[in-house]
Amino acid sequence: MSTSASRPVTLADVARRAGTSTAVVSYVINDGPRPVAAATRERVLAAAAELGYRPNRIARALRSRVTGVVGLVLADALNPYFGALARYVEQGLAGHGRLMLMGNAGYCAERQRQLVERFLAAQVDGLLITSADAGDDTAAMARAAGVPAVYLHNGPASGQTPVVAADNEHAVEEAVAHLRAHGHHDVAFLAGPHDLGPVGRRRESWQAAAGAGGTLLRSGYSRAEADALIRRLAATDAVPRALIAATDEQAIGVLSGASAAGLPVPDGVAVVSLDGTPDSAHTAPSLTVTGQPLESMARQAVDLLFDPTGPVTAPHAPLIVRRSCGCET
Amino acid sequence: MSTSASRPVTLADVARRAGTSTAVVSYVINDGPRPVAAATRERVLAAAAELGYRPNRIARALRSRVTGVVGLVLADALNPYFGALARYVEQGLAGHGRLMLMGNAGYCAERQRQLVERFLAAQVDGLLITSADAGDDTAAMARAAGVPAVYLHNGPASGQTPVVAADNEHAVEEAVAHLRAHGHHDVAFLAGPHDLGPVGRRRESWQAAAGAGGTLLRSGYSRAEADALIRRLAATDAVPRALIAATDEQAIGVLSGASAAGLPVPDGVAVVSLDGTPDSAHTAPSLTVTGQPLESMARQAVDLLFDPTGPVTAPHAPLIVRRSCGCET
DNA sequence: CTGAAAGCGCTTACAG
DNA sequence: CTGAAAGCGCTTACAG
Repeated sequence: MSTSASRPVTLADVARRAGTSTAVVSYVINDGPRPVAAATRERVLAAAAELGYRPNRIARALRSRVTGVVGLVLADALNPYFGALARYVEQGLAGHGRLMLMGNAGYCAERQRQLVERFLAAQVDGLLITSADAGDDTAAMARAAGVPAVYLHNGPASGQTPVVAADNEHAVEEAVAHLRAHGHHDVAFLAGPHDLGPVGRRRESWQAAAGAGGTLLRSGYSRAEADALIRRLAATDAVPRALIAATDEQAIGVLSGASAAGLPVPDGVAVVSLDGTPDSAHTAPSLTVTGQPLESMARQAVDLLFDPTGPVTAPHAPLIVRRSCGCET
Repeated sequence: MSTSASRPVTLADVARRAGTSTAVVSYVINDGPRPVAAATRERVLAAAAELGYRPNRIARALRSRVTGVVGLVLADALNPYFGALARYVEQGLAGHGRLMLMGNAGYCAERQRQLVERFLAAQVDGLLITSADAGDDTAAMARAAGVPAVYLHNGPASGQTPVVAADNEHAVEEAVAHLRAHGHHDVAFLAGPHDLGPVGRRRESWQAAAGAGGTLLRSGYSRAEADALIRRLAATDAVPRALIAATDEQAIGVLSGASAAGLPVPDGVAVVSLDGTPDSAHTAPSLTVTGQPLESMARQAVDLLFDPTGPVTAPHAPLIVRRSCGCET
């Protein structure tokens, strides 16, 4: 039975009702750090329940300097890749009893700095940064404030902040080899507009694996832009026979562009995508992908935040064979 | 130039350096509530900049009882519909200078209660609840604590908490009429496993608009489950000629199931979906949808949180004609 | 095992 | 216009 909502119940109210001190109530609520006699504990617990006491985490945070909150700076939750990552991060944090503050930076470095600044002002215990292309080392602000930070999906390789990302190099090699096994000597690559971030590194791996024979294509990261590119190429019969898309969004744009142009997938153009978001399985035709191990990545990043001495190993992105490559399944 | 990271810079440090009191520094930093002489203001600003002062929002929150943080309880960010909603909510909150605490409840009422409990302990200034099917009135806990709450996308219609959702009734009528204009007298409906939440209300509207002629189908909300249903129906030639899917996820599953079964869309089966997530445009073939006005919904919910006297009007979900219905575009 | 009290970093009446 | 001081709700040495 809780009291009227006029004034929130405080620890002092509980102490008064239980006929003890606030120290003892705190020890009972937090199960430490000092022992409490069983009888006293019972009285405190009963009083807390009767009053409907809910600990004020803000007060606790001010005193103990631990908020129990971690900030996630995300590129854009509109993109299911990042949406999924956010979900797994939240799940990982919940496993450690932490709450997640989340903000979208778009693809804007200034907005990213501003978010980090606000999260630090909110006294987050840690910071996870999942940026897209943003160049500069935003995590440095966290380090300066003594707040642990980890980059997820992408980050400056040179810095002192760990970067958790999938083993994309190996994934690209597997994708090229798989399309070659389908008889395609020349394997094209659909990259982003620039060579920044993970997509740039994927492009480099493709260059090494595909050699001189492959065509490099570029489009924006949206489905619409990849769609438009394929339609444009189809008009002059210039769509390559085999293509690796750097991201699922682009791959899905390729599928819709090819469909609109009357070009069948995989017979007219075989497609493999490098993201492998959970639902890429249900495109038409279903996409062959190298599945980004988002859950492992999120878990590793979260663990690293709480134990910076832990190992940083790029999780494997396995080839998931479906229909867009030419396999019958 | 900031000091060494050993101890964070406090307002008292700034006051000491500027040769004034903490009260004055507070007035300068917050631009009120009392006036400060221009010369003093300059000294304070200079001192703050030199020391790299960052206000501790936890301390401010404890004293002023305003955290500047709003909690978003989401069903599941893995679903792009909710991911997009979360992005627009965050954007709306940022416009009001608020930070967003986000948690996923899955489709579990117990996890939803737990999240609300934790957000209230974190002293959020408001709560936005975007649940899926969860029956009970979780927002009641917020009301009891004197914290404003708004349901988004779905919520108990009977309660005292406002529910912001699109005008789904009208959207369904438009979808039925559009398929009829394509010559389909009988329009089937693919609902969820139960008649809970918005999908249930959409089903009722369909019932009213389609009359006795339409077939009611059911599947889980995942792409995979809708995909499997269509394959199963196709095996006995039982796929309806025209179908409205309650959600994009299910519609995409229908497309992939039909593709796998060799059933062409729209000629074998015409499809209209009722979600209209931003990227439903790039399926193959592109989906005709009634576009959920996610951005308006998010904005209205956020505005309602800060001004509970504001109007609650269901935003219109316009029919967006693409190819899956049979239109040539 | 328990209590009285200081202090986390702010905001804000209260005096001047 | 400015300063000295109380107090937000906790946690945690310090005594007993």
